Amino acid sequence: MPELPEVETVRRGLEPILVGNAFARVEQRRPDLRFPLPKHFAERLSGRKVEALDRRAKYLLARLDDGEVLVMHLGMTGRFSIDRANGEASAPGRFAHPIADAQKHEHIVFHLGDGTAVRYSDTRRFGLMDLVPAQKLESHALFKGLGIEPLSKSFTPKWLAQKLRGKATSTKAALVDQRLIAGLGNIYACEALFRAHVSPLRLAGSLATRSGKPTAKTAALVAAVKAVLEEAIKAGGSSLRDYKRADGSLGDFQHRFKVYGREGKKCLTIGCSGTVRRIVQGGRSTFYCPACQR
DNA sequence: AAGAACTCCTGTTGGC
DNA sequence: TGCCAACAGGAGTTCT
Repeated sequence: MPELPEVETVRRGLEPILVGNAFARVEQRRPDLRFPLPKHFAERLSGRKVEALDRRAKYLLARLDDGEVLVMHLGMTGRFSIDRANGEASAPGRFAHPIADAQKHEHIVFHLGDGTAVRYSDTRRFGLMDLVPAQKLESHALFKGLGIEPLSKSFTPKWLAQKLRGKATSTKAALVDQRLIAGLGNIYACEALFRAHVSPLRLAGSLATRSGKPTAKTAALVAAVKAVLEEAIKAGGSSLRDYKRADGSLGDFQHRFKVYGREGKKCLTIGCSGTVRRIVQGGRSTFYCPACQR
């Protein structure tokens, strides 16, 4: 579910709770998520203090005081909620979930020294957690092939054109390929393509000239990717298929989708009379306007 | 070797 | 109402 903006929002929500605090006790309610949890997971975490909470692509990285890194990925349905010592529950990063779901699919609970409980629930269990020594993080199977951070200075039209040169796949498939760009997912890829007026079906290689230089479309696409991610982070991410909470703790960006989920509706590009279409690429829905995205 | 299909898992939704 | 197929924000593994 969560793409880069949602993971970043969760990170910002958890950071003040976790950093500087220690795990007093960790409850592990099943042996695995998507993969088996590491050996002695709960024991290895207990007593460890969190020194920093970082994000790489869609991964959260809790740096521990023994040199290990608690690596966490939310998959499609992974969520954290915070139980304050006073009993008040809330979701960090404004991602809430129904209570019943939280109970049934709550797989791991981190009890902090100050009495706060950080609960991880994950209905479909596509998420993962692992413990990796900090110095081995880069070479870890999950990280060694990861692509560029799209919000970094290094993600430029020139960089993208070089990478896409000669690629026979679709531009949409290239955008969601984590080995190229790390953190973009289905929704924001659709939204970025729409903003840049680039067709998701366009041959990725056509975004570079024969000599590997960026085209105007490449530049527009890079700018659109950065803009949509930045705006979504500012809005606290997007909340889909979530129950509304009384405290209003949900992301807002879902209300600003221009194409995602708008099949059959009028294209929102000024001056365009097209209609948004849904097609399937790589087994996932792509929404776009055939009239103004070329 | 690149690219696409399949797979994991559970829940919701829409059509008949 | 029930049943069943399609779909859901991801990505590693297995095919061609």
